[in-house]
Amino acid sequence: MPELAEVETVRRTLLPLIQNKVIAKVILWYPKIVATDHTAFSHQLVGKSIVTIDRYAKFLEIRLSGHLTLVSHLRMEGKYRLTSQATPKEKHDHVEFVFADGTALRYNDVRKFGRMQLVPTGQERTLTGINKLGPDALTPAFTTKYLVAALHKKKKNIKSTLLDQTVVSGLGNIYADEVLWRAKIHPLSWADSIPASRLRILHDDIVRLLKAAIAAGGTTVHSYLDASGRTGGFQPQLKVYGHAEEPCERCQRPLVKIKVNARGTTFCPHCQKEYLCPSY
DNA sequence: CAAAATACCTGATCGC
DNA sequence: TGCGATCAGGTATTTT
Repeated sequence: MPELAEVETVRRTLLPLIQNKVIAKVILWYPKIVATDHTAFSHQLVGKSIVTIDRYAKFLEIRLSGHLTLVSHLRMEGKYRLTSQATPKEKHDHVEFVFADGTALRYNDVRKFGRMQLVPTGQERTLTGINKLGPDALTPAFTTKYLVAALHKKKKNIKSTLLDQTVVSGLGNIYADEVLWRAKIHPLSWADSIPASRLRILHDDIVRLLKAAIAAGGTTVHSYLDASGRTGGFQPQLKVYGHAEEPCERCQRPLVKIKVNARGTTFCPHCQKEYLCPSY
């Protein structure tokens, strides 16, 4: 599932494939992917060119001429790829942007969870979802001081808190488990009970982990592919996700998989410390 | 208001 | 072989 590192990899691989191309036509095979009025969406895009692509958290911001931005979230399995207009539609292709040169950008999404919409550039932060995001984990605003203050306000476990995009944005289920293992924090620890000294380590591990994952081109667990069709290269560096019941790399005791707020969570009960609520 | 639960989706997997 | 049930999970929405 695309998290910050995968979305960043998509951004980097997609940009050279579509930069400066001019949109001639938009086809919506499954219109629900577009969150706003479908007719206006298609009409506004015709004649616009791709200027660049930015990213905030897990959102792609495709900058277009005419001060427009296509905000796109891949959710679970969204993918972009460049084809020719004549290439037959594949089973889960839902949106097509046909370019003036005869190539086409296809949006494919098995589960149809992804969403995109068009907004005037500069108004992205007014959209539902983006408007309440906490700082992107790889921006300067995400400091240790911020993390300590933010977690102090949360009355829930650390695993759920790291997945809460209003606290810090960019982490998903894979990297949340990975970073808690690296920082030696039990996923059921109370967010407001973890000492600041440990949160400094957690903060540094989040930044290091995401940078390492980007350097490796992201992680492919189920079906993630970047815009050039490549799988990620970070899988060998995963320590817990997908390794339930295998020995922990640090202590050799078996990793355990549990459910935390309906999310699969794998961790080492021996070397990840559980910080409990002080009132107990 | 914060936190928890549910809905949205389809494919893979499992038990019978 | 086939079929129903279960699981996977990011976020919007609903409920508590």
